[in-house]
Amino acid sequence: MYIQQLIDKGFPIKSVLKDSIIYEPGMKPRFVYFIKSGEIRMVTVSEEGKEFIQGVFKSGQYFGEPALLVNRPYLAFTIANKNSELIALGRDDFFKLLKSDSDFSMDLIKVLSNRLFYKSMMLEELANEKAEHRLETIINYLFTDLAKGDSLNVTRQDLADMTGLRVETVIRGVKLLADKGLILLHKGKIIKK
Amino acid sequence: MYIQQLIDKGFPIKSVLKDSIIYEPGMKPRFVYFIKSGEIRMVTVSEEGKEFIQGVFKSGQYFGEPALLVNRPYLAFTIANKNSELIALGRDDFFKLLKSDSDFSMDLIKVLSNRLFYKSMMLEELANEKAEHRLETIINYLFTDLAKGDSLNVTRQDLADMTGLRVETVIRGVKLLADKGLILLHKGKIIKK
DNA sequence: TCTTAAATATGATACAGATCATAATTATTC
DNA sequence: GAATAATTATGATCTGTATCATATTTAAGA
Repeated sequence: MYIQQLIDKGFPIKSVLKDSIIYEPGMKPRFVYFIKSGEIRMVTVSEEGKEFIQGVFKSGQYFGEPALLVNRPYLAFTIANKNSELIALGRDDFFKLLKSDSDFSMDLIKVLSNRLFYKSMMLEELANEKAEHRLETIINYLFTDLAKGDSLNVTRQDLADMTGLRVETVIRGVKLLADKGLILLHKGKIIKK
Repeated sequence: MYIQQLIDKGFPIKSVLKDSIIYEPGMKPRFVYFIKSGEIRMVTVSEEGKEFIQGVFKSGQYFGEPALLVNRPYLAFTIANKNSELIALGRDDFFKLLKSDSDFSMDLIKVLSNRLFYKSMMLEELANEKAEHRLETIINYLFTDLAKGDSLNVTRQDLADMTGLRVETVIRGVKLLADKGLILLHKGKIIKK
């Protein structure tokens, strides 16, 4: 955890309210954001207003580095899913941290690798697989770290926004997966088998 | 360029023939591959045998690190597009390089960030945008670094495999873009305007 | 230059999933 | 616990692109 170090060094904690936008596509990147508490979603929005969830970041994680590192305008929105506390680290401080702390740069490399893994997996799904397969893949991915009997706390709409499908298609697809015994449903909640 | 350093240090150069497979999905990652010459494509293949191009790597570039770094089996094939020369750097040597050479680790961070950018862009396209829009985006992306009048040397099939479309759809879509004056066509070649 | 292969082109049909409309269930708030 | 909002559910229709079939053009090899 690098957040505590940053707090100790006196970086200010910024509170953001649920649903507020931290940055938008087209903006020039100036900060990397560390999450002290709360949850942030990163989404791109099509011209017709449809959201695609590029990632969700939780307490202890950070976001916004790639744009800063390659010095290109953001392509996504980042929006607070809940009231959250962030520490915004400016470009120079971020590069300083990267250079001075090789553990941090190793951590960043692994974080970026993990995100690449997720995106490669989803690209294959969106490019080649149909609704049911996509849903099975994303649900299994979300199941990692959950125990049997645990339920996912994501809505059908969330799954739609992660898979490029529409809610109705997700609802029907999830039902098919349940019929096939791959998942359990209880009051609409998706439960790990 | 880190390849020369590796050659100087005595790492062996491995020749691979066009169309040969360097690694496959499911294999445990053991090396990072530096390309001395040639070209490698990274593809995932659907159950029905349809390829999706995750990336193309050229001379001077390297591939295979994310799987090694997060220690998960590969999800893609890497296949030589041409006869190529590679240097395979084992896990320990790779981590040693990362730790000892902060320029290299900075380079890796930027490389990973660039790949994330590309994948985020394509995810948005595949999730939300239809054929023509996808084609416009990928073609413009491939146009970067090209001058006006230059032509893309990718086939319609390549574009299909990068966008999750089928050849016929790409052919029709490219024609539409040409009709709208966004690109030029000469003997089927796509030319930057 | 002729031959063969690869890539591009074009039309017809099929189908998965989007879209639209509306209802039923579950969760939240007062 | 009733009222309201959010989420899940279900049917009917529409549509973009896949699929299939076949032809034409361009490139590569002999």
